[in-house]
Amino acid sequence: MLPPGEPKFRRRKAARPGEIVAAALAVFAERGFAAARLDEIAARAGVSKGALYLYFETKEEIFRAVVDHAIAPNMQMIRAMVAAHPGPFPALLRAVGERIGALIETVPIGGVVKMVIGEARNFPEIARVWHDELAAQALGALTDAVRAAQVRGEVRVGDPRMFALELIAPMIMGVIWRETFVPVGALPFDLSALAGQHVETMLHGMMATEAVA
Amino acid sequence: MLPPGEPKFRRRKAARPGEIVAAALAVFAERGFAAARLDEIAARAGVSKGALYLYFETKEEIFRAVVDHAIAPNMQMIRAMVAAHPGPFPALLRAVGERIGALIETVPIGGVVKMVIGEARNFPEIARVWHDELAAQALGALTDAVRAAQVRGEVRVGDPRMFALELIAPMIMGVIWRETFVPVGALPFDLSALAGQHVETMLHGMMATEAVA
DNA sequence: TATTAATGACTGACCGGTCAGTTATCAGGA
DNA sequence: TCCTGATAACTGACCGGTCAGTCATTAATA
Repeated sequence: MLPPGEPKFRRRKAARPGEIVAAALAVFAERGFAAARLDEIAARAGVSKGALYLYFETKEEIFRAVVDHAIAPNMQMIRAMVAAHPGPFPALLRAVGERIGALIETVPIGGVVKMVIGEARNFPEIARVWHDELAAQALGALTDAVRAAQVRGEVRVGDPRMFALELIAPMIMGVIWRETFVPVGALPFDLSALAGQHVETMLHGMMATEAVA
Repeated sequence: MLPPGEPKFRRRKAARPGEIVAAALAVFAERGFAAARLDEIAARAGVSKGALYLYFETKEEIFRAVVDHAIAPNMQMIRAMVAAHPGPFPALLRAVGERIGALIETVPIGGVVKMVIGEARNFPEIARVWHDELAAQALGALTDAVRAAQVRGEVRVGDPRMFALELIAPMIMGVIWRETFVPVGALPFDLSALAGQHVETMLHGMMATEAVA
């Protein structure tokens, strides 16, 4: 009864956590926290359900790991972009817009956004981490950039934090639209084009002079 | 053994469905579909769990009723606003902005938005209804208004559907921010002020001339 | 051979949905 | 006005399926 071919599993302690988190991201993003089945996560990660508990204590801890995992690289990217452009505001905005447009077309950020929005009440600690370490920082960085541009006289008067929200909101809404309505037949948006058009619209709308080009 | 005081329940067939839907809205908004308990909905509606099944077949049907209930008045409002302003674009935009700003400050629309986003994959029919009867229509109405203004030469060139998304996205994001992050300590936005500032920003950004005032 | 990664059948709690029984309400008769 | 059935709105204990989490056992590897 011993098939001499492939062994029925391999011992790969180092690789498992990453594979489990990746599988969990996909399942949580598709189903939400409560409707996600540990059996499905395990199956997609190529392990049994029991193996999950060698690396994580509870379902909630897996969820937390997924959220944490999704934060780090994004925060790094945002910091790098803002730091790379102390110069004139239009240049910063166009660079950020282009980068984000390309990013959201490829990275599965949408699933995580949905997850955090949908489960925020049930897991306030997760909402807090996501806010403190990503949302508030990204919004803060953009707010600072806007405020600096206002001081330089480039950007007209107005609440800089609201300007920051106005800048990023359509991109996030575009992602939410894609995740929520496109699967049921909605006309999709070209998110890169949306990012480009919105940056130009906002530049015309925010700049003190018409020296936008 | 018969206490002569208050009866332990009353027969109020006409009022029950509305009360159940209102209670369900609150619980679904707080917990999401899966984590919402029928016992809690029943308790908040002031009935027993069994009574729910006198008026609804399943939990999902209650969910559907909540979503349907939230759609009708909003759609009516949007239609009325766009119909009331065939005239110059800035006037329409300011009217819509003011109305929406006031509305989202008061109406519990946020919970429903979170619900739909969070449960779209698990209940595609609900996402479809929400899209077909609200999101697509609202976006379409705004798109038509933008396109008409472009034809009149008021609004610069650009994808009108993207302009429409750019217009409404910050308001929706403001609501999501309030529902998701403010409960864990985030700095809130003044949504009316946000609506006002965004309308002015977008007018400056979209209009062909600087004849905004 | 010793060690431990990995399995998967199992358990127990939880919750959507049911239904036999209870009680408010009211029409009609005295 | 007070009783008295008839009706159906309402209750809440219960059932059965589902699924997160456990653990005795098996198998890969050093």
